[in-house]
Amino acid sequence: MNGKISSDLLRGHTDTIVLGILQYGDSYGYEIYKKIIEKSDGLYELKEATLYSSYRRLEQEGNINSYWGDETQGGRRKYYTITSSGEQVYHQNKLDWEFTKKIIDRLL
Amino acid sequence: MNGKISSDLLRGHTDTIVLGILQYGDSYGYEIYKKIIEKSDGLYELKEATLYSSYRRLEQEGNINSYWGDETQGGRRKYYTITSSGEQVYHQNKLDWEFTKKIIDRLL
DNA sequence: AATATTACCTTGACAGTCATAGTAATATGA
DNA sequence: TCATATTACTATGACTGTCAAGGTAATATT
Repeated sequence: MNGKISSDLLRGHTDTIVLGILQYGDSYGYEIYKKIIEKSDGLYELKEATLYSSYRRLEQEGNINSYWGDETQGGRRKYYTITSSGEQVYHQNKLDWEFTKKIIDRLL
Repeated sequence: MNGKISSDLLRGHTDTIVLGILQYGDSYGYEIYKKIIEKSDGLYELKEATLYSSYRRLEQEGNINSYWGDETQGGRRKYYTITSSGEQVYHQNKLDWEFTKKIIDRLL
């Protein structure tokens, strides 16, 4: 795990990655954490602490909302929903990423 | 300038960018600063303070060496040379970047 | 009965970036 | 000539995202 990717190279993408997952439907903290590992074929892990601070940030900025699941048994789950402003941010961030890629390629 | 690229998206690339420039020959601090703006067609500027901390880091790690130019007139210039370990780091970082790009593309 | 997994969360340290500020020389333009 | 811009270097302190470390508590597995 984390073979080659230093966290600095991923910095700034965490929120976008989370929003990208929530675009396909509500999810809860731990599940998002697992999905990121899965989506990267186990090549990258975003640490839980990093994600929880991302959730906090995204919620404060109005890009996601949260609600508690109605699990009558088992651990309670806090679900997150993407808001419409979150969707806009997501698409803008993807554009920014395409742009950034080109600049870095030119600079390296 | 800096239209779309947040510094977080570039974080971690500064040293590699500097090494990339020094690969083509010695250069001095201010010139490297200018070359980065030029290479990105004015779309990105790495701040001087950021670069000088990169130079310090790279020199401490043995990836570059420095010497004062022999300008008899005009501002003194501190030139930097890439070392062989710096060249290795540069190539490795480029590989890491190619890898990182793929992971991010998959995650976004 | 013991351990692993799920699921949440907090705190404090670390490191790269940058705003701000400063020094000092040369070049340019009114 | 005088003022301003540019070249060229550097230091300091704040900000922010990431993560190591630690914690709680329930369920599932061996």
